[in-house]
Amino acid sequence: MADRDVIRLLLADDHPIVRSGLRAVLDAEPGFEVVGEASTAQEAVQLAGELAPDVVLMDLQFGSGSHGAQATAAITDRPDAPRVLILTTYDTDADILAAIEAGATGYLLKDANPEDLAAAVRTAAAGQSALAPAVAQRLMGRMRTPEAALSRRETEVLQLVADGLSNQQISRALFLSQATVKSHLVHIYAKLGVDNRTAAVAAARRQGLIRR
Amino acid sequence: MADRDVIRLLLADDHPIVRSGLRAVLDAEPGFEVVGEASTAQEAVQLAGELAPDVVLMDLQFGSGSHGAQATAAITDRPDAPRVLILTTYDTDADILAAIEAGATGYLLKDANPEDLAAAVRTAAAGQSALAPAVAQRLMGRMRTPEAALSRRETEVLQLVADGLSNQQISRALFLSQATVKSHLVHIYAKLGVDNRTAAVAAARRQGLIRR
DNA sequence: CACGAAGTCAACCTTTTGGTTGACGCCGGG
DNA sequence: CCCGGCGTCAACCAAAAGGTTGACTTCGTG
Repeated sequence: MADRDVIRLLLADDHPIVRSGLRAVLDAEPGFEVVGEASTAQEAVQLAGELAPDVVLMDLQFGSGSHGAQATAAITDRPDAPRVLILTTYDTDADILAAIEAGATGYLLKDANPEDLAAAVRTAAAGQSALAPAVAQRLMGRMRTPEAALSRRETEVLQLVADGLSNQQISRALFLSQATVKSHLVHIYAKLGVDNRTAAVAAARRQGLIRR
Repeated sequence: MADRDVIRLLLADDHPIVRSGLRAVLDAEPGFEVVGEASTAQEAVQLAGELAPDVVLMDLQFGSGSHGAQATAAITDRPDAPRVLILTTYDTDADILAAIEAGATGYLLKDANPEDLAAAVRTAAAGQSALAPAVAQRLMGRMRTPEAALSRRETEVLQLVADGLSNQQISRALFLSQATVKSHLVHIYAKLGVDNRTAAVAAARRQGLIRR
């Protein structure tokens, strides 16, 4: 798909100002053509099919909760799909992993300068992965210390803790005994290197292990 | 300061892409002239003095922690200061109040479309306040139910709770006795209608009373 | 100036959480 | 097939947090 002389781009971001900025930056770059803009995740999926761009520049958080990661999965799921390059302000582990699992070719942060952005788009168009240094570092760290990964059930419990529920409320919500909830919590504390629930929530939030 | 035929603008945002977008959107609008760009809060204060713009478009969160609110205060502190229009993605109560206290003339969210943005700049240049609907709503809500308003000290304590500190750690961090910390917490719980610290953090986060 | 809100602290008691040990069944990979 | 991780639960004790009462100071506003 990089056989053409021009790289065709689709911009997907809910902020009009950011779309204008991307268009201004990328149109100034030779060899790029912005063929469309999407302001919602749904629109991005639709336009990716209709316009057949080479690269989709995708924001992760579209206002009001819809997720760029799901849109990414929908786009990359099809045969002959465009490359998806994530462009977002957040760099939590959960976001990065979700995007990569969804089939994203690269992951950039919005503080990237125009040159880096253009270079990443070219890299992505050629089918190679493009990661911002901070993102690459996070991934390396994750590889090095995989013990921070919580199990499914643990994440479930911790999310309820973050929502402000007591152990008793959690036990009722998940049909468990309080003993089991406490057991999960002890494991969570050990994995996160903390010793109380609020610190666990703070740490998990920092590392992007739970929904913010 | 709106005596001239052209409104002179200074853009302050750490994201090159956003600056490009703002420049593209505002240059297209008649009667606007972008006279400078700042990528840090310090630079914004400096350029606001040197360039004497009519309006400064200011992001609140510059990467690595420096605060746009402080820069706003520094800018509006001088005689014959430009109007400062906050342009940010966040809309927590704490942010909004801090910005307004710092002397900001308006508060916009980055999902604003170009027309709204241009209108807000004109309003600000004329010296009138310009608030995004969501922001105005928050302020109104704050007026209507002031009982949910935490005092400065309470907010400070709650932020440390959200960071995962125990009462003892908080007492040391703020040079208080644990009794005082507990006293603050009791008041916080009452105001937020909860009965434990994690629920308080969750509620405060929902209501935008603390930094996320 | 008087009042209330905010901030500080103490003492006391109850409830919740944290920490440990041990146990049982299930499942998947070596 | 056996071991380890996961998920479940119990009992127990120690520590932290929650709740109440009361008291003192400061500070801004009416």
